[in-house]
Amino acid sequence: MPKQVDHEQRRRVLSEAVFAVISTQGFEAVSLRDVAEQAGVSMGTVQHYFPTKQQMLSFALSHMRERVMARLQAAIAALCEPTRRDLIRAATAVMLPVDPAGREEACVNIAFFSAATVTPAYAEQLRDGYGRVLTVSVANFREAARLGELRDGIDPDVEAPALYFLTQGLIGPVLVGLYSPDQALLLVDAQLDRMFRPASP
Amino acid sequence: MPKQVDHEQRRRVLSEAVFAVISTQGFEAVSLRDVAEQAGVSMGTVQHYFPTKQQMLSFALSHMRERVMARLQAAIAALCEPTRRDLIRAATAVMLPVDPAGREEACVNIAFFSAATVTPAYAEQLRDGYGRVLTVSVANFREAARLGELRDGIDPDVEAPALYFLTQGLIGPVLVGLYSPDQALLLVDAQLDRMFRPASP
DNA sequence: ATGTTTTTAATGCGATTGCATGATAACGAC
DNA sequence: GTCGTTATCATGCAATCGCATTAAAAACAT
Repeated sequence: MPKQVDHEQRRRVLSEAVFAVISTQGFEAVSLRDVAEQAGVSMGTVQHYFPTKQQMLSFALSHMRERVMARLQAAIAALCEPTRRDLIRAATAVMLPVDPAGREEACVNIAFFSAATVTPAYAEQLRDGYGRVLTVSVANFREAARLGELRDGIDPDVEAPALYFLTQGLIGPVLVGLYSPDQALLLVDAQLDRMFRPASP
Repeated sequence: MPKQVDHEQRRRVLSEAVFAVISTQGFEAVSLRDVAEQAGVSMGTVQHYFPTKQQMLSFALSHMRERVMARLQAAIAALCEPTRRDLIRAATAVMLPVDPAGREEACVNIAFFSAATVTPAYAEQLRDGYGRVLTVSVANFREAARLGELRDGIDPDVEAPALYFLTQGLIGPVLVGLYSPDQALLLVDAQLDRMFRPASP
């Protein structure tokens, strides 16, 4: 057997190059040559792992979801004895562009959201990914309600989507500098204060 | 004197063609040829009114803001004896992709938001435009508070941005079909119910 | 009607694109 | 070592891009 290479791993590395190009030069500037240069390989190598540009971008989008999920799990793992509120706040902070990694992911995500309006394949991937996150978020809120951590009159099935979409809506303004990351987190915390009972002493 | 044409009017018409191309073929597919064909003119005509593609897109972005504002004013004018809540809800509904016009505007806006992450000129235009809308929204909420239409404990300076960014966050999911326009409006109404006192009989 | 200027159209050009092809280098089974 | 397979690379090609150039058409002052 010939030289053996982990194809999936290679594709992930190339996807990272795609992210770098998108976040620094824009989605429309993504070319096989740029990606190859960014990854430090030849264009032929990119073609070897991705038969078409479309497949490359589609893989990159799915890899992006995995990357965000990994960062989320890492953030959660860093918490010690987290409350439901801590978990929800951590998940929110991960989605906001508060650090370079988050900013890169936000740039890439918004680019694919834009492309999804005319590319059904992207739309399906995004629906699936964000639908999953939303489901988890609702489950988290319901668990918080079951544990009695929510204030009276707070409906998990309403507030979970509300907080989630509020977070999504903050991403764009933070990216273009209309809102600072701190302002965004302040707004999120204000919402959490409204939904959760004060911590018992 | 020679043939006289309203340049601004002409640029607006071409901008509409730009919108059509963006919303049907995507931002990256925008070329001078496509825009010309969509507008039913030759490529030379497009070049005559827009020396460069960059200027064309920049003008289109500023025209988009005017178009949204016009649609907002029309929606408000259609209301008879509107309350503050009616005004705020109308403004929200205009920004959501609930009809073809709204959807086209949302597609174009998200495309420019994506492009703005690597094109400071776009970012500045968007900051300016969305900052203005946000200011008006806050003013509306403050007026509602002054009139005693808000529930106790509702802070206009917190809830106005919250509702605004919630709306922004709903646009993407509605565009890709994760949320239906009706669901989005339901979520908005739930928030308004939370903020505003019930209508007095 | 004529001349002048704006508007519209048509075409060309260098650069870049995605993709196909063929050559080279590297690695594992024998 | 030899061979066969694979990974990597370099190059070529048709198509398309933004932009420049040039010519025809149209509309008003005279």
